[in-house]
Amino acid sequence: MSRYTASEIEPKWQAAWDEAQSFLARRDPARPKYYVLEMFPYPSGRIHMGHVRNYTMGDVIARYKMSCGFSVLHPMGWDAFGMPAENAAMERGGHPKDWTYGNIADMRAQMKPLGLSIDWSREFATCDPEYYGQQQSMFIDFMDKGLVYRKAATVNWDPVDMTVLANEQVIDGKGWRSGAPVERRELTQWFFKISDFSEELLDAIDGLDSWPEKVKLMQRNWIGRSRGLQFSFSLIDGPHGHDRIEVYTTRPDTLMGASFVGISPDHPLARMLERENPEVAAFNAECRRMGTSEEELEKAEKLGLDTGLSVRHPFDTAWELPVYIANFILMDYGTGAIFGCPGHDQRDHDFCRKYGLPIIDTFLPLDGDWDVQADPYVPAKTEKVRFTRLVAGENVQTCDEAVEAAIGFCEANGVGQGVTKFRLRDWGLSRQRYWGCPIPVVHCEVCGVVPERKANLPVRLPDDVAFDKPGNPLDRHPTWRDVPCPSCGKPARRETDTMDTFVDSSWYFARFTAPRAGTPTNLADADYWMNVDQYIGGIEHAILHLLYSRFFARAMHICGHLPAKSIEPFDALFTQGMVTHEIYVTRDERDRPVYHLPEHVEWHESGARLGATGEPVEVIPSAKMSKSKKNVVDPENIIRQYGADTARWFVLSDSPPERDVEWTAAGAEAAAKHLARVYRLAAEIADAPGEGPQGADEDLRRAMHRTIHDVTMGIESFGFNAAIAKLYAFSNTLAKSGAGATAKREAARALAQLMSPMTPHLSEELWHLLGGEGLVTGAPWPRADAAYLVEDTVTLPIQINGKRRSEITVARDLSKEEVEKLVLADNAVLKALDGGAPRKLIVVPGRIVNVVL
RNA sequence: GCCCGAGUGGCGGAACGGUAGACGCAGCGGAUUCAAAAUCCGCCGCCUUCACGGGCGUGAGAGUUCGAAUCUCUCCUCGGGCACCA
Repeated sequence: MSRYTASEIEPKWQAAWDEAQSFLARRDPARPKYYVLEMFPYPSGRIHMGHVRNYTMGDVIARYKMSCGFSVLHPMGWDAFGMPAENAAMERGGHPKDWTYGNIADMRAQMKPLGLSIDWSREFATCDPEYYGQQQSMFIDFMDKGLVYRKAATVNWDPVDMTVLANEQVIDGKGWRSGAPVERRELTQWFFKISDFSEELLDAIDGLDSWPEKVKLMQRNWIGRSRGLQFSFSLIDGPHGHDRIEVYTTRPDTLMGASFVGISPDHPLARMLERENPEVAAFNAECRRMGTSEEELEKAEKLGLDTGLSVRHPFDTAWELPVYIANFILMDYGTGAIFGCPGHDQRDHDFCRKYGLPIIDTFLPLDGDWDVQADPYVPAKTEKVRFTRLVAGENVQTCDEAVEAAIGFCEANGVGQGVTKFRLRDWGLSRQRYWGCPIPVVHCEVCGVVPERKANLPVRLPDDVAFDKPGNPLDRHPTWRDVPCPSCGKPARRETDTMDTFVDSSWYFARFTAPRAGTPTNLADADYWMNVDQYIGGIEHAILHLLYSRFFARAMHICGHLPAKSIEPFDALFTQGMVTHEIYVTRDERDRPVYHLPEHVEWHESGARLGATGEPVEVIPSAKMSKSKKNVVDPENIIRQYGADTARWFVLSDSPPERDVEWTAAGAEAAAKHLARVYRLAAEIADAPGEGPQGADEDLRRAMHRTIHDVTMGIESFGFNAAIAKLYAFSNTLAKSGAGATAKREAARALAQLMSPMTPHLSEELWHLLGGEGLVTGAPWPRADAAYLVEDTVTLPIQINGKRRSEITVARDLSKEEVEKLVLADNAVLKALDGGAPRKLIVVPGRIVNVVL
């Protein structure tokens, strides 16, 4: 009997699939379609286990749906623009384009041996001019529809390198290369008007039935609809015509506890003051040394500067509040001004303690004492509280009610207005970088901002650029930059900003439906293939990528590039966990960590040691595989060692797909052993002659149909690990079965087929061995016969006071009364009752019995 | 700091509010072998008991329920996101 040799079997069947064009997506109106998509990779150069996991999951779905008779679209492409290519060019020389396309070729070569059911004829990279040219065309369409505009926005500015930095490139407030303290700077930038869609994007979340609740919740919170009060404080002796400070608050119920008014260092009033007051100028400059991220802002020590100005409280003109400039208020949020209520907010409490401002309560717990001087009292909004200082309304009991009452009161008295606001801000898409999609507009002194003519698209990135200096080489490229105005023909300047790479990934799924079309999409193809039936990717994209894509689908529909049904482009979403690995570290002479690849570590009884030197190795618990920690396993090596099916089987088997999976050598070894065992088992069955004993046939059939049912449900519900556990159990049953040869052969064939989405190569081999017709790929999925799924008897556990104490086996459809009789006659129950009667007897038919004493 | 998750044996994990620990790994015992590898069979949460059995157990604490790993609240730890990483 031959052995299972992945290195021979896998290429053989991959060639067979190619030959049969098994994965070519065909628009077939006669069949239902299924579009399965995994988030496309960034071409870093190496695939990692996270990719293997992601694409294997998609592949299981794609192959399963194929077998269910769907016309399946399962494409692959490359999210190819972005910073790393420019960084590589700066560090190692060369061109971002060469680096990127080289990486794509490498990664494609690493991916092919996995045997994924991908239609490679649709492959593209977002840095292909054919792709980004269509993106530019859509940008112009968006301009026509008023979905794009320009405004000033804040960026991280490296004053030494004279370049804009990404948040990632700001480390401890300093530029990652220059080490210079970063400054905030205002630039005029392009924006998508995603905020026009705030309400719609929020409300439409309710219809996303097959999205994880957690993702929907995160998106809802991100869009952040709030009801609040818009009003203004009047300035006392406001300088230079500044007579009021506009504020929006979601907590007007706490207005009677106001202690100060805070404004952003970039607030017009603050900017005016800094021109006259060196102290203000110094403070504002200090504030601007912080990065732009909300995280940094919120974590930084809260600082304020008393401007010396005061405002009047809107309800009591005698009540004056000081005006502070505060470093934690960003001009981009709301009005760039807040009022502080230290009695009911931790941040304001800290601030007032620090600057000696009064702390006033406006409500307290219903019962008991609370000293707001020591700690702010922050109840849940629906919690009933005892009001001490009410803006309005005697009958309010909760903060929610008080907010509405306060808004009503303010509107009635002309102090302010109730408004609904959204947290979602417009999407700034300008990037001051080379390796991105050029924004297709020209700046003309006469005509202003003019879109490029569509006939001139794509606006190609120039190839002759150098990365010896920091900054955007497009700015320094006169022959590319200087062009005639598309409108008047006079000398003008091309926009040198490129687009955020999130733009590229916001519509690639639509492009896959017609990847070579001369327009962004082809409506007939989009109409057939859209929507994505199942989208699979990392939870880290739960907000931005998915929200931007939802916006883009709407914008594309407005411009006629997608049908109305596709404004929600992803019908179902699954967010998978990461692949992790232990980290191995030794220390150098200065006690700095030195990381080691798992393949360089050996295990001895004394623990882990370096294979080369025998030096003991410290083992740090599993974390996301990353190059810097060297806790990576190269899929290429794993495939070479065990084969693709083993890698696929393992990444699916041990952990639920939404959770992180830890890669262990032992786990991979176990997967390989099991597949070899299944092969031996099937080969033995294939060789067995004639009919054997038939007494056990029915038991095996029963197990087979149960397994068909369980595995099918498992795949449908992304319970791959549970499905695989059932497959283990079934192969054990099959190995021990005393059934006849025909029944065993039937069972083995079902096993091969049920495994085929996970281990397609092995399954093809077994299918062939067991006399299956043609390829198992695409062969009709087995159906569970319901007659085999029902059991005649059930075993009911008997609980006494909620603890399992006994059990009875009864006919499945025995009446409740009969069950009760049998339970009361049970020895353990009789003993527990000790002659008395139970207080309560709960019978859950078919499940459990509970006797309450 | 804010938003969202996760936490179950030595390990990965299973479990429509209904027998906690399926399945796998590791470990232990046995078969086979001159021996080993490979393979096959059996045991395997913790404490207690010769045994039958009993007690305890799903990050901690409370609550709802006849019954909670599962629902609610508070807390702890870890992970994801926070708008220029992709």
